[in-house]
Amino acid sequence: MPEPNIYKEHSKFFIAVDCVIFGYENEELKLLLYPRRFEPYFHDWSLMGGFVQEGESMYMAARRVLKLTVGLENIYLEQVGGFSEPERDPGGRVISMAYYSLIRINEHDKDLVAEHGGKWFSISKVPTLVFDHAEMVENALKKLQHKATYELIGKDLLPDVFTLTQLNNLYNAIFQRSFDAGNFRKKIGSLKVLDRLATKQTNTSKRGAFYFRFKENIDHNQYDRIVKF
Amino acid sequence: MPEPNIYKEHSKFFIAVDCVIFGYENEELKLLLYPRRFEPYFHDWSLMGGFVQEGESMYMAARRVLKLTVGLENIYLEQVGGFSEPERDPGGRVISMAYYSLIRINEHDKDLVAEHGGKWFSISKVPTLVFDHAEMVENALKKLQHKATYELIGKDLLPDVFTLTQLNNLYNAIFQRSFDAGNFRKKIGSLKVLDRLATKQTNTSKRGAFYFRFKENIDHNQYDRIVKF
DNA sequence: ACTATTAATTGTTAAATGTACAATTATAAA
DNA sequence: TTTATAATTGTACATTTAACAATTAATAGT
Repeated sequence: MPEPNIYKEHSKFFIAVDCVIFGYENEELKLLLYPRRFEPYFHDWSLMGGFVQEGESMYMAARRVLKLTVGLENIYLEQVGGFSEPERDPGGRVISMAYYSLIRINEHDKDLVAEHGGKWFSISKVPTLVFDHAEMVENALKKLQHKATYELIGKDLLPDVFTLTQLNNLYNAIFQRSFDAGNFRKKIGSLKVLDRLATKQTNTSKRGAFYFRFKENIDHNQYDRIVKF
Repeated sequence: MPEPNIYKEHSKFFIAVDCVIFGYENEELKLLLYPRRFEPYFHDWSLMGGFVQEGESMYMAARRVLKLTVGLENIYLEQVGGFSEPERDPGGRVISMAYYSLIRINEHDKDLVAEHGGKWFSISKVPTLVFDHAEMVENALKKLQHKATYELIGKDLLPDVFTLTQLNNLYNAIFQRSFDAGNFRKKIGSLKVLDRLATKQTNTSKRGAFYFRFKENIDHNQYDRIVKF
């Protein structure tokens, strides 16, 4: 005999999503933060978040938050982890799911960000954050590094066309170390996931560097390891 | 001026945890499943789960569920991911966090498991599961494989002392492939995280295999890669 | 138009690691 | 004493990693 009515007798909770928004600019991995709009911790730096609504998944909520804060849809978004310590938010019992997203800084809605007081911080200079947001950022960065280890990333952070030096610098920024230029480009070449264009970038060097672009329809299955990590 | 009262106006949700319980026996990675006790999907195979209670974190809830279902405390437990599709549970709107745990099958409370109709399934013969539980298991296995790639596991699944062949078989079971015995033991040796005892296992071979044990207080930092994955 | 300059790119080499498989060893059982 | 066999060690070759040297293709200055 099935036990009836097992759902109703339990507690319900507010569910929030918090977005770790990564961008890349000036050879630095950056993070978009906002001054908190309410007490407690009014005006302290915080990830942008929002409450999950009826009939909405956490993923959908995160997409909604991103649309509202940076004006972008269809951007890369991945779950980081759930945070549920009872006292994590002194303002009330809220369970939060952290997501991280990758956006092209030059394509996002700067005015919208400015409206809410948003500011981009270098990943190496993140200020003190409210609640457990620092842990969310830390875990998100680890996830990003892991992803970058097993597949070539850049499509979501770089322009459509880019040089191998730019890609190298992106990897340097993500891993906070310097990958040898020669070895890096040989590894990238072996993956065969980029097409070299006929055009060159000419502003940074006299010789110029060929532009590359991600191939269409590459089975994004896991490659062999790209960097050792 | 801070915006007041921002929490109250939002929806609340039931929060559950579902436990992917892994064990190891007879050279097979196994999974503990239960017949669901209520409608919908009454009697179908399901992960053991429970609702998060007031003043309890999801992690604490998972520990509570494990104590109640296999009678064990202080076992390895790690978050897998959140599942929140609005229609995932036709019985009501429930957001669930999946956890996976590693237990020694011979140390768990078999009677307690039997009381609830629990049954161990080989990971290669998992039946159809309710809701999105199959996805939880899949993701949990991936997490376990990833963990086993970067650190030597076995402490939570094997007895205190074990042979390298047993450890080899555990890895074979986890990755569903066969690692070369010679190469495997050389890799394990290079990690220097096991102590070889003076005693031998004598039942499986005439020569006998030395028993090993995990060193105490090893800085469980990430080693180099153990298996290629 | 030549030359110096420099990022981009290619080449070289040694060490480390991975992989397959062969050879040896230690012991219980016949 | 011999046989059988899992446990263990050894060998040889391929692949990958890592550090760094060498070359190239333009530009900018003279």
